[in-house]
Amino acid sequence: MKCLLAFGVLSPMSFTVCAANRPTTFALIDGNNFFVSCERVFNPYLNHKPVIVLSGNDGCAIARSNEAKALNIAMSAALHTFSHLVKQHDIQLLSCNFELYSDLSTRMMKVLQTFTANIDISSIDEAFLDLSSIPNIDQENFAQTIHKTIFKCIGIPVTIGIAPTKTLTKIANRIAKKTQTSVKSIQTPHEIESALKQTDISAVWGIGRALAPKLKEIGLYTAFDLAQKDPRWARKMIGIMGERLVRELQGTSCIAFNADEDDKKSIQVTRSFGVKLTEFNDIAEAISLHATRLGEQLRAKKLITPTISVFCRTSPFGNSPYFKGIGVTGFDTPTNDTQLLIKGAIKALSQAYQLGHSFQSAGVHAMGLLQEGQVIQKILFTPSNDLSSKEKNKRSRSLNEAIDIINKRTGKDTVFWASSGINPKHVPHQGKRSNRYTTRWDELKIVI
DNA sequence: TCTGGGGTCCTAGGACCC
DNA sequence: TCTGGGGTCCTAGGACCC
Repeated sequence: MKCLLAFGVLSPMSFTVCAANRPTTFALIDGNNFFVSCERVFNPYLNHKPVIVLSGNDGCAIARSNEAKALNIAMSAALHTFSHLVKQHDIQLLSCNFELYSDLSTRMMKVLQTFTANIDISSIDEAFLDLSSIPNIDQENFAQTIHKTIFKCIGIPVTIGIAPTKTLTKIANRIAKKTQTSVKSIQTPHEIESALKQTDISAVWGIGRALAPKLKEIGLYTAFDLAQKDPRWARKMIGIMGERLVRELQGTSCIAFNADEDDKKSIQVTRSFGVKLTEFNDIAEAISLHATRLGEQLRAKKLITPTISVFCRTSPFGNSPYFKGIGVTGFDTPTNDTQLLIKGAIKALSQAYQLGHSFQSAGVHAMGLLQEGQVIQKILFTPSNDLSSKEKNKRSRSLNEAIDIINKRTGKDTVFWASSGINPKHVPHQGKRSNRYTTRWDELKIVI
């Protein structure tokens, strides 16, 4: 049971607080150095070595093994800032392989779903379970079983934090990772106090690089210091997020648990180019490909978009001044038809593009997404009911479906739109990518 | 030479209405 | 000379997360 506590007049000023008469317990299951662990599943040579997974254009570190972290290589560090360490410490560099990571993530979540339906998947490598909804279990044993089962079935090591609120499970999880234990439960007041005292304020979920220094300035150095504050004070100082955070640290669950919810509000597809681009046509090929990916994602989730926005930008790190151009195109009827998305995106790009810049990346963005069913109603009530446009819609839908099926069976871009280019210049560097072992027949692991 | 990509939520401020 | 006030909606931008 949930009750709504309103702390203001407007709806954004309120949030749900679980009723005090039902104590909550959540578990946070988090894949250890997830992308690195995915790589190690298929390449044991990487075990016990410093491993770094690089971003889209092999530009910076997006995942690090514990051995790489021990070398003080920071998250998001640019490769050129630590390239001198690579040879010295035999660091294994890998281009990112999201197809592999998301497939292993899906498998991991499916294993979790065999334990309970009350699961809230919050990112590619982590999910919350509502343990208080599962009767008669020993929670720590239950978590140990989950840990063993995921490792046995998927090969990914996970860490599990157990606590009365989501924010506290994050803290429990962090301590477990630090102490290299697989399960950490913090539930008694003593356990919670001790955990809060050893957590730096900057490590609290929801406190980032802007807020942490401000809080330290007024003498709040640990999670425990913040938990001593009155929620109303936090509301004044930090806003609604601050109040929620303090209550969560004090043991009152305030962050919604979204089991079975998949209500995506926006989708974006963004890539850095392999080389800097100046010509409109070269950037248009990239935008065309991004719009194609957007269409695939929208159709897979049975969503449609009323608009498409496009950006192209120069590098924020270069010597020349930073430039970012933005353009938007609206559709008469919300759509997920790739042909229309590409046309709209190219039109938007002509607003965003400016001659004379060296562009470094570009992307497309769809917002205000609707379910496909919602457009059928719109079409019914649109005055233009002529057969030719209906027939056109039907034919486009069949074409998109056919392309999706072929590309799913025989590999991405077996059939592609000519506007995306035959030999496009925008393709990012991905020289060190491992095979997509679980999603491509021709990239299966060969065991001799 | 070389610096990611995909999300969510909140807030401030402008436009607009009566 | 004096030039309202309250509400809603939308959007851009900030902050945060992984």
